[in-house]
Amino acid sequence: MVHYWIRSTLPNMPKLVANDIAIALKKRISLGEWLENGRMPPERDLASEFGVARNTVRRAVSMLEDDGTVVRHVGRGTFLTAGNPDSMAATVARMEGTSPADMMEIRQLLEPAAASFAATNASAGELNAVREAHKIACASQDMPTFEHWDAEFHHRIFACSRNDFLKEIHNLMRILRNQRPWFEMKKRSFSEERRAIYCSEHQVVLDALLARDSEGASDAMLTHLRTVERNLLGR
Amino acid sequence: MVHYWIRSTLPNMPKLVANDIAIALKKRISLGEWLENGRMPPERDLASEFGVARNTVRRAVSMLEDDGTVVRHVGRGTFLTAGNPDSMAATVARMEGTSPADMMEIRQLLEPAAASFAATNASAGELNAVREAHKIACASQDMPTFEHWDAEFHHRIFACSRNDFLKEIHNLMRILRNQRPWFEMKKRSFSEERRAIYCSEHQVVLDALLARDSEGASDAMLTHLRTVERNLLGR
DNA sequence: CTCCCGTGAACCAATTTTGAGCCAATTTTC
DNA sequence: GAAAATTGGCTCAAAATTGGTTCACGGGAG
Repeated sequence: MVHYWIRSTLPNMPKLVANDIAIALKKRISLGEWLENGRMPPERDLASEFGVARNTVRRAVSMLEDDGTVVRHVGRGTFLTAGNPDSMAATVARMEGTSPADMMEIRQLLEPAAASFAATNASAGELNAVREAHKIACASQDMPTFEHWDAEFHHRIFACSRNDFLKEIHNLMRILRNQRPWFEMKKRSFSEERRAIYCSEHQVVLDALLARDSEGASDAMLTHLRTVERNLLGR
Repeated sequence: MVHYWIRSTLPNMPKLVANDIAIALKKRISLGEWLENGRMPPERDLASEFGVARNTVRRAVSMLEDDGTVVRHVGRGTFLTAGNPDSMAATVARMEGTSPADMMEIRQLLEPAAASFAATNASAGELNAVREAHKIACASQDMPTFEHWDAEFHHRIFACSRNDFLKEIHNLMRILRNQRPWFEMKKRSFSEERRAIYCSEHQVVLDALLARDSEGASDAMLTHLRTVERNLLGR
């Protein structure tokens, strides 16, 4: 009890759980710490530095190991894999720094194509799911709910594309867009008026999909994304 | 409803009830609070922060749970559903199962665009690097060396595109293509004759880049990728 | 009066954290 | 080369954290 009270009132020494430590470590790695020899401090040192038990640090480091950020050797230590720029982990880490402008460019490349695929490949049930997401997004009142169903609308179109890789790329983009800087940006650019515009543009996309008009779907999606880009980047 | 309105506007009684707390929490979530690790404070903390009983907070959080804003785990805590911090790794893991057909489809979407960007954006030095890779690939005798410089040729074109995200997506594709099943497939489809064809097709792409002909570069790249697809998938 | 809601408290169950100890692989020291 | 120190791998029980549940009480609304 007392312990807990201290925790929540002393901002300097917030107790970190394994997950938080993993995040902190990732951050420090991406900031270039321990890059000179690629070796992290021993677990026992990290434990005392973070003020937690070694077991807790072990769990945190295990998370880094799981996503390939790090490899461990008994008796030698824990080493960054990020030194190898071709590694999956390093690639993903670099992706987290994607600028909104770059991403919007790629979205304008991929999403019209996805919509086009969807128009020809989607099953009736899949299209229904798209329509459902559209309906909820239009009906939603607060910004987080709208955001969620807006994203879902786009995602379900990708799900219709019958290309799993494309679907996963979109997943990646969605995750990136849910992170800090993007979130701020979306929040700033949101307005009731814009929500209404997005809804009507989604409607055009949906109509084209239902009409199996692949070119129309592609065009409508591109139009929509240009609107989004204008709103987001203020161009 | 009248009930709550009166209570929350009487100056002497600024107490919040469950509904109001739910709204307040939603607002704070939408403002990006707790986004870094996706975890909300314990109910006991929120209770003392809002100055209400835990039961009341529980009811408020239950409302968030009902609209899917949040999920709860005994012993772990309450988590936002919006920010999926660890699903990045899962997404990449799923990508490892990408089929050659799916990937070729996406390559035909992205690479012509990259070539087009490169034709307009590349610096002379970058184009030189592309030419260098092309030269080494053409001169190489064994299949692994050719594979490497072939991949490097494509990668350097992406590097010219001035879109870091696009570059990283290609990196991802390259890593995937270097894994087991792909390697077998490439080995099977390789032949001296095909190597020569690839070289001449690369030459056309390179010429278009050097001529700053973005449409020509895009077309040449698409032609090349169709050849690759035919060879790889036997269509 | 009855019903609903908030309060405060206690207890339960799932999970995490702790702290300690020992082992095995590797490096460092002598 | 042998001994000592370092470091990750592993186990275990106790304590702490946290959501889940119930109960008794009180006040205001219908």
